[in-house]
Amino acid sequence: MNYWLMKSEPDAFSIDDLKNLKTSPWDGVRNYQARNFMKEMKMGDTVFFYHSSCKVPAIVGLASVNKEAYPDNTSWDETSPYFDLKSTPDNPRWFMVDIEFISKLPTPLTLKDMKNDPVLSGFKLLQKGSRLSIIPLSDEHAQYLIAKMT
DNA sequence: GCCAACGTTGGC
DNA sequence: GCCAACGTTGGC
Repeated sequence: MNYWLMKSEPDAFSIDDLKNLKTSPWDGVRNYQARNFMKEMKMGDTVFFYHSSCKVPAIVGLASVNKEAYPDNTSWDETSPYFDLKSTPDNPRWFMVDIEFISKLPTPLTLKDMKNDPVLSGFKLLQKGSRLSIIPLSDEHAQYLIAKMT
């Protein structure tokens, strides 16, 4: 079982949106590193849902992977903002997973707090200039964060 | 809104 | 295959 952090801008898709939908495809990833991480995801992996580009960047909830990587059909939809000419149903370039809502944190774990926590040193999210939208967590970091949530 | 960091593109 | 130019991300 692996642990992942996935970033979303709350204006586009928030933890409340996921809560309402119960489960949702994670489409629109157009970065090779992030795509490759999604291909590594397994059923039941835990996802830390992170709000980025907002007032208080923070981990705001938990989700789990409930469908493993499959082609992202928005990539060949000409009307989609995620359209990519080089991706086709026969030769898909981009993939997505489905995730399922687990919980919304009563108190988000803010980026600021995490940056000040020595236990989390080495966590890629906290490195300066880290822009990757999907980031793996070590077991140690993941379990530490989960413990902090309760 | 600024800008540093990073990824991608394309000319050579 | 190098690298400059450009676009995007995301914290501040």
